[in-house]
Amino acid sequence: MVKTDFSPIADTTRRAEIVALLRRAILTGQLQPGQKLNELRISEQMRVSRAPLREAMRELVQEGILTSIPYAGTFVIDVTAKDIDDAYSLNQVLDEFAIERTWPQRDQRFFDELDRRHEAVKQATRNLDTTRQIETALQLHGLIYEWADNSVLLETWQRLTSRLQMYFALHQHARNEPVPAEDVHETYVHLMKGADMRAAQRHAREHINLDFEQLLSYARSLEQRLSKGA
Amino acid sequence: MVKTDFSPIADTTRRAEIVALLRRAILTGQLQPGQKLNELRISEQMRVSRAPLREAMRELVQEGILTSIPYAGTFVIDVTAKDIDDAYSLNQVLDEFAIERTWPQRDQRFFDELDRRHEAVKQATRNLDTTRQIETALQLHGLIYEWADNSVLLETWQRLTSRLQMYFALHQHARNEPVPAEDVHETYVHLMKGADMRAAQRHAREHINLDFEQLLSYARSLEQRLSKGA
DNA sequence: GACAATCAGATTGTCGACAATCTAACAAGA
DNA sequence: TCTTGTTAGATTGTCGACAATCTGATTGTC
Repeated sequence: MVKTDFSPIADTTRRAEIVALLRRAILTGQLQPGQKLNELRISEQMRVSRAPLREAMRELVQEGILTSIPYAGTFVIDVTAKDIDDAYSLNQVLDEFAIERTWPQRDQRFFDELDRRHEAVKQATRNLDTTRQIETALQLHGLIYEWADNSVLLETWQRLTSRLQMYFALHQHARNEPVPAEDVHETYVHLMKGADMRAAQRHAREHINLDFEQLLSYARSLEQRLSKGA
Repeated sequence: MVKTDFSPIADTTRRAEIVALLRRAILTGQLQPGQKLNELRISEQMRVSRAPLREAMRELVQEGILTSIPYAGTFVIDVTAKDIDDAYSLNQVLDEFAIERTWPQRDQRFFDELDRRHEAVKQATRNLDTTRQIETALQLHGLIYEWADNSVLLETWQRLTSRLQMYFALHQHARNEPVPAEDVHETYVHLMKGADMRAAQRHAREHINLDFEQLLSYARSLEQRLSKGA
């Protein structure tokens, strides 16, 4: 009996491609929070009819990065400081859980993949490609979720990730400067290879903490400016 | 200045109604796991064109209770024992977190709502309406998520709930008999009103445990039977 | 009989056009 | 001036028809 592992073939529907395009545009900040998506304009730009575009948008609405108001339009979600705080605190809990589940399953393949993703982050950092840096950092972090062998947890994390990526992109765009060149993930990778699970959990919590604190203060300052303007 | 709180008006699109209809059909077990949804047939039954139906289905795919294979069809998700186990373990973690967040926010309104929902469960139980009993039990349980004041957490819970409801419905249908008349939620409500948070967390974990264990064993027996038949 | 090629039917994916609804500008009246 | 009614334009929601794809039965060949 032949026993090969084939991955599912690529989705060949326009809808799937549109979803990917739109998601990327949103997560990289090309489409800004609050912005309205004009169906006719976008469908013409993509050379696609509105049907698959609309279906794609429904998916992204459920994915939580778009929001739709009947007969008014579909918009990129707004990012409030509270949203960030909510996502952050939930992320802490999920991280702890993911590490706990992943811990006994770690093997050589896990360590290799950990290194591979870590390398990707370092490369993006060297290239000063902030968008890619965010992407790779989240992928590195996501490894524990893929390894935890819990589909519902993974799904939940991926939903969270979408938003996190959006938040971080927003932040980077605003700062408009390369991110810390020093590698903050070194310790994390080291700990994930080690023997002390509690230490890894603690570090994950504190390490992420830093990033979030920056985000939060930025979001708060944005909101203050907005409320003054209104 | 007049200061009244109006809730958002109801969605008036066919799409939204279709989503509600389909979701209900799936969660109550009218549409069984694995079953294919024929677009033409359903659209004719609902007297609706395929466009809004398809959009509705895309939403439910993202909601996690449908799954779509391009050019093949859209199906109600299959329920495996592993899925149940995954959902269960994640639910434990989320419960603990939700109780922790809700705890300091409890007030009279919270207690009243707790009683109200508890009463709804008891009534459904008296009426031997198993479908409604599942619904109300989940609503009672969901109160801590609504009060935790964390939109991302609430959203996550609601996604989980959909599946849980599906699983429970499946179970009930199979047993085809009224559920335990004795009220298992009495202790839970009592603890949530009390002063010992840890005790409440512990109970939530153990209480849910029971329900899930039943579900799990049922799902496992189902799968065994299936694998024998195949 | 086993196997591959072909074809018809059914189903999903996509399109272009029309209907329903909203928004904003303007006009009319108090 | 402020409010209310009207209307035109733009945008979203829905429809029916066509194109692309899959499935399973049929045929033909070895």
